[in-house]
Amino acid sequence: MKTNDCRYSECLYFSSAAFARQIEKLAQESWKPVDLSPSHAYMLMMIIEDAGIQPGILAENLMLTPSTITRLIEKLESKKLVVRTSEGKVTNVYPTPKAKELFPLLKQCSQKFNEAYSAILGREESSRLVQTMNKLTDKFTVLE
Amino acid sequence: MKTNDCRYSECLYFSSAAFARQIEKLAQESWKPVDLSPSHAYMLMMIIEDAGIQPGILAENLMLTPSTITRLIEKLESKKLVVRTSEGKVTNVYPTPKAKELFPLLKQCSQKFNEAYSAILGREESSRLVQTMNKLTDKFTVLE
DNA sequence: CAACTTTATTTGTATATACAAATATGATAA
DNA sequence: TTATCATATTTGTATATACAAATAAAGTTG
Repeated sequence: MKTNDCRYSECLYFSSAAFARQIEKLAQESWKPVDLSPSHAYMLMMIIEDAGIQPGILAENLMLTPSTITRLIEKLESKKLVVRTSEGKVTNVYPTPKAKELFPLLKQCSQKFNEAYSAILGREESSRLVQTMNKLTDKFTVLE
Repeated sequence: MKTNDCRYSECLYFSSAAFARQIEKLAQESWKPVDLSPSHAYMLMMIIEDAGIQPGILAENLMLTPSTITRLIEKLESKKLVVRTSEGKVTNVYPTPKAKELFPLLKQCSQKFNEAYSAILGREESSRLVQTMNKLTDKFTVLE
């Protein structure tokens, strides 16, 4: 079925949720080789590229809540991909050697994903869409 | 923080997920008066407007999986807003009188939500975005 | 320096969602 | 007519995510 067959298709809630689910599915597929969800994978890349980064910063960058970040870190920890050290109120997250080895593969998945959606949506169109969505997301975040 | 402060902000996974989360948050707020999540509310409206509709059709219209629809229905059932009847392999979902009473309020929430995002994002821009996202979502669904 | 406030993180709990398998019914072909 | 296949739905289980409360440390002000 097509989105516009739906009576509520003109609603932004629907179109954004449905679109995001499609993209998420494609992303999950792209990151299967490393057995990580897209969120975990992106977070891990950030941790590798910026060893010692704090959960709060990760939350900001990934635009997820701190509690979600804690949960994501726990999972990566259980997979022996990161370690946490706490000093005072600040926590630092470091990649393990195992994670560093994985880095090229992570980058490769990221690239494959980009190519995959560009192929389906068109490079121009998808890049325009990204810009628009970022701009609009910012309109929300300044309200908070 | 702004989306484009993020190193991965040019990635469609991020921008679509982050954007959808913002919209979802606004939608949740809009539907608080009826104590329903946006998905439940939209599904309920469909059930009221098309009494006896089958779960499979709801899944198609809402672009959610059948199992998710079952779970959403269960919740509405527990709130005494819908009832299910099964005959053979087909199930029909009907709104209760309580749900029908709620209908105007549901519509009102829907309208408030539309106004809310239009006010923040601009009517033109958001409607263009909806169209683009629908079009692109369809490009995925034909692949399946 | 003690009391309060702010900041960073984690925990407890709840949510919507999906996948895979199970169930049950209906349809079709040998 | 029986055996196989297709369809509709539900169940079991797992997931990412969030909110509110808890914890704990640091900063600030009287």
